[in-house]
Amino acid sequence: MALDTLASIAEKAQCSVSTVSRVLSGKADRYRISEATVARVQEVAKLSNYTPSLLAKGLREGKTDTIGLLIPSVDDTFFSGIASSIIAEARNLGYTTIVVDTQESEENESEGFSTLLARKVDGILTVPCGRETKAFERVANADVPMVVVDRYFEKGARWSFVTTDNYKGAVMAVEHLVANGHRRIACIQGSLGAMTSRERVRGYEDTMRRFGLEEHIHVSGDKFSIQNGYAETNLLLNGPDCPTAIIVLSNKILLGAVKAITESGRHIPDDVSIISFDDNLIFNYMTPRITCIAQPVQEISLMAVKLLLKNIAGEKNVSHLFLPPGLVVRDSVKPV
Amino acid sequence: MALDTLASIAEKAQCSVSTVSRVLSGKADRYRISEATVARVQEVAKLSNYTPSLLAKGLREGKTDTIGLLIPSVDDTFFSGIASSIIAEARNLGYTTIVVDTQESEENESEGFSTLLARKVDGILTVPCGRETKAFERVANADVPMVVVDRYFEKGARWSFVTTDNYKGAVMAVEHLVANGHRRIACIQGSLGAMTSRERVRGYEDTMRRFGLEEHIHVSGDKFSIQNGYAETNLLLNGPDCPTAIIVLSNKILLGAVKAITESGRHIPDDVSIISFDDNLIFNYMTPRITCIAQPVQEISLMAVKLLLKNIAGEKNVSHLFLPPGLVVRDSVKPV
DNA sequence: AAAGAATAAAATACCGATAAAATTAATATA
DNA sequence: TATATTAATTTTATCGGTATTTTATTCTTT
Repeated sequence: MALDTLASIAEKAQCSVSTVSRVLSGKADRYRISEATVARVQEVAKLSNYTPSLLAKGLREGKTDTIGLLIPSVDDTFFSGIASSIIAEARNLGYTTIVVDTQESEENESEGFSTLLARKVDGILTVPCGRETKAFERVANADVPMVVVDRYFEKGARWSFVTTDNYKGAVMAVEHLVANGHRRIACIQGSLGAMTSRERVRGYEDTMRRFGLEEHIHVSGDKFSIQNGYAETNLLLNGPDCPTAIIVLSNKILLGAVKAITESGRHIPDDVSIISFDDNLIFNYMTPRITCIAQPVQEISLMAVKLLLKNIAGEKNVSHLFLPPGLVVRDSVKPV
Repeated sequence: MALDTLASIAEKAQCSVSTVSRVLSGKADRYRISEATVARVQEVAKLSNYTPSLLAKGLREGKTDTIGLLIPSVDDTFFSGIASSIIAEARNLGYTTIVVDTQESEENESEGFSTLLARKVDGILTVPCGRETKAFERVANADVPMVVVDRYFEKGARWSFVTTDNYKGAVMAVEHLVANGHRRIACIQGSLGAMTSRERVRGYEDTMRRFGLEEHIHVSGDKFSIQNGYAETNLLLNGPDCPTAIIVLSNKILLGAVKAITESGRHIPDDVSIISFDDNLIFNYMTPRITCIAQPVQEISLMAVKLLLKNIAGEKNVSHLFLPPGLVVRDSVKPV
């Protein structure tokens, strides 16, 4: 069964296409369509299975009520949380979201931008997976509004961005551990390239220094991955300066760290205290429950959508928002 | 900067729109465009920031190379795993995916169908959140191919579906527990309405009966939620027939069950063995590691996309696939 | 009653792409 | 040389909507 169109309805209702268009898009009054005609058209429309083509509408109107979301991986709880909130919020505001999962690959990201541009999305939200590549240039050239989420760029003054105040999060983590008497505190970072990681490391280093803990143990991981967390933790545990507490910079690194600690026969928090970034549903169900620095996922998503829609509406000035994280105290940190 | 179109390029290259169209869509040979013209057009196109409008293309060609994915919640690891695989596979095959998160609400689901239909997706993959509502009728009327994933309908012969062999999964779970000497085995189910849940319960009951375990303890939960798992487990633990083993029918129910058991001062698996449905990254990092019936998420996703593309290509007959689950033995089941 | 205003609806143009039909120019064949 | 072929490209129609312009009536108003 072929779908109805304005034309097929117009034929059945014995009137012109434009009349049908006006009636069905609620502009009958403005164009003073007679009550009789309105009734007739609506009657016919109800019986038909008419679904307006947003392709045609979008082509004609130059907007699609659609936004694109480029995200590194919907399979990571942190990102799926962001995706979920963004999709919901966009829907609330009348926008459909096209999700592109870049799988942390710049190539996929670049392709993703092309797809979104070609689909004429009204705006783009992106969690960049790496550097500010040429693909970003294309978005700028296409004059499509964009807001960067979570990760951002050094010189990223071109677009608004919304992120956690990662520096402050790290400060809070160190302060919490110091307040619990820890002095030998290590830090396992994620992607070296990611600004989020760099800011956290900076917060960690500054705060260690502030407390006169110059002997801070800074282990360089290279990825926000379980494997990385596992490997780096093993190095720490077997090294000369085994710490009493570890700050891990993501929920994935945490899982690897926990595995390494458990396998070494040590116990959290009795032998090693641990504090993670990113809250996670399951942190409540691990033994012990994991203390962490929670990112304001919901707020980030809401603000990102809000800023994007402002840009779509024509607003030109960019905002750089750092939203405050929260310390969630559970059972993985113990006083020494 | 306004985007280039075929027209703007045609002007610069001093030729007609159709010539440009042919060159840029790689049909120069077929329409024997001269080498000189091809070169000229490509030169101009390279310098411009042309992105073809998929709206126009879609409108004209009657296809959009886009599929829709309706899913209950990208924030649930099981579903986000499915979403992730589907998005990746669709992309491999040249399709873009529009994800609609229904948040387990039939209203959102219905709206989602409308959006997808209006956007003229070539096909739809859906994990239904409830009953076969009128919204499904609309999809059928619109003659848009659809494949149902994971959950399916009783009389669902209309569409192909791909799901885990949930019955078999439950059988495997009971057999594993019986092999470990358990006889007092309880089962906490999820949504009563979901076919997946019903099949698992059926598998559980049949197998209990087969082993002569008539005294099976069947607890009715009503949702695939942590809260449900927690509440029902508490009832079980405090009831007269406290089981030695529990089968929980989803990863969320598991988290609630673990919390309840731990809070009651009992230990897994010493006091109670537990086996879950759905494998989950974190099952490896809980204490103890959780034994489970793993669904073939990747295979389900691949087959679903494959079937959908076949339907899009014109294939009419429907397939009903039940893919085999796997038993993942970890540490949460102990012989009695 | 005739000119002007208001009402109701239809006709047309357009968005940007593709496909089919038409046109022109160059070349081959009878 | 007249005619048929082939090559190279342009013109036109179309997809399904919305916005603008035009047309045909009916109602005022002096």
